[in-house]
Amino acid sequence: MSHTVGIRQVQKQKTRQALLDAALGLLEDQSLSSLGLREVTRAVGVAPTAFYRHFRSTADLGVALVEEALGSLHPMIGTTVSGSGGSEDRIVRAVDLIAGHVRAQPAHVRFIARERHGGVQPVREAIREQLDRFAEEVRDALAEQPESEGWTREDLLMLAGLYVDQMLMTASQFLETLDAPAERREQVARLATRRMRLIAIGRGHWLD
Amino acid sequence: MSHTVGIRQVQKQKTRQALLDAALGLLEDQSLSSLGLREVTRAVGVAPTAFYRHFRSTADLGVALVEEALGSLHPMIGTTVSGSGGSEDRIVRAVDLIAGHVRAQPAHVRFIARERHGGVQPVREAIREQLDRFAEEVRDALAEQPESEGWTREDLLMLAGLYVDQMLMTASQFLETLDAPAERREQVARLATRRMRLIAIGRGHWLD
DNA sequence: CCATGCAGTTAACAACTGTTCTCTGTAATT
DNA sequence: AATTACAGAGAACAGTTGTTAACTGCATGG
Repeated sequence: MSHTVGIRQVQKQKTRQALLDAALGLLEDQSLSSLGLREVTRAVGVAPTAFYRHFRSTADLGVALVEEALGSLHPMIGTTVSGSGGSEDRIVRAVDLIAGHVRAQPAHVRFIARERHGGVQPVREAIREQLDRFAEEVRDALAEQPESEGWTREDLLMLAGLYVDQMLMTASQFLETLDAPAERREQVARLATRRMRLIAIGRGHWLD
Repeated sequence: MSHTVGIRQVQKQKTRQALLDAALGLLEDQSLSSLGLREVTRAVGVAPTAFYRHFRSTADLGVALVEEALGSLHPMIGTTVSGSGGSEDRIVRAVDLIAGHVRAQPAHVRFIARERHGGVQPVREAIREQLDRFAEEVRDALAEQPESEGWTREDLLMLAGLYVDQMLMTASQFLETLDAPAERREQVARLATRRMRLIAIGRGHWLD
């Protein structure tokens, strides 16, 4: 059934990935709307016209980057929210997870934070779609917790959205501490933890 | 003491403001890092070189835009947070205030949301400075409320930061409903109100 | 009233952009 | 073995960019 992955297709995917990687690198100190396709091909060492074999435009490439940055993150959501331990444990674990991901994929995180409200509409929409999916997944995970008894589905989605936004905020703050002393990073972690804790407390008394 | 505002200086300020206005308009569907100075001068109807009489670069213009967009907003902070009425009243009033401001100054709001994590470092820093000032002002206003008794100054700043981020989120969401049916806008308002309410509840039980 | 300062203009520069068309080599198909 | 498909190269295009220099006209201060 599966197509034989010929040498040809492999090489094409390799070039495509090189374009994505180069673009991600160039986007560390500029926005997508100022990224030129020649700039990208030059960084890869390939003719400008080769770009068109893979993407219609840089906006198109941006949408592909959204998929790469967020697509593989969905499995982590459920396991984090539904993890064992009390509320406090889960919060600490979530913050650690975010810190780890920012360390592992800083360019991805920067790209998402930057382009979420950026100047390229299709990319903004792709990000919004993914984040909406995240929120729904968080809601479903929350719904299975005993603390969610009596909650409406709508209120749970509200809470989930709050968590998702909070996670992105935290990730963005970690990003700014990447080449700062470790104590600064610890400070961000503590602050994020307390924010999450306050939200969790609000959740606990929502139905009062 | 005050310098006589000669015809000359008035005209200069007028051109400068025209450049700022034109840039703000152009930034509705692109990011600052892709804004060209010729683009701006063309929109104003002035020679490209005239730009240099007012700004060193488009990044410099961006910093000026931050001042214009956020500088005049500080007085509103205190009066909103310290306003009369109960917690619920203040929340509704805050959301209404945000909705009104987004309607009145959509381009300013879009610019701030976009460039907060944008590709131009000096502009990011200018926005962070202003938002940090906002957070401090909110903290000071919160500190004078009876609900804040027993809170550490640090925790109050944490809460203030949460509120500020929440306001920006809300503003950005209102922005997306600008040319949508009124019911969509009402929905965003309700959602934002409930988010704020949950945070307020968390605040109320923080010291438990 | 005259000399200076300076906002804005004009012209030119090298460098860059996205896009088109034509071509080449080679993997894949028949 | 012959043919086709197609990733990438090369060259050329009209148009754009930021920046420099020398200029012009006029409000300003002496």
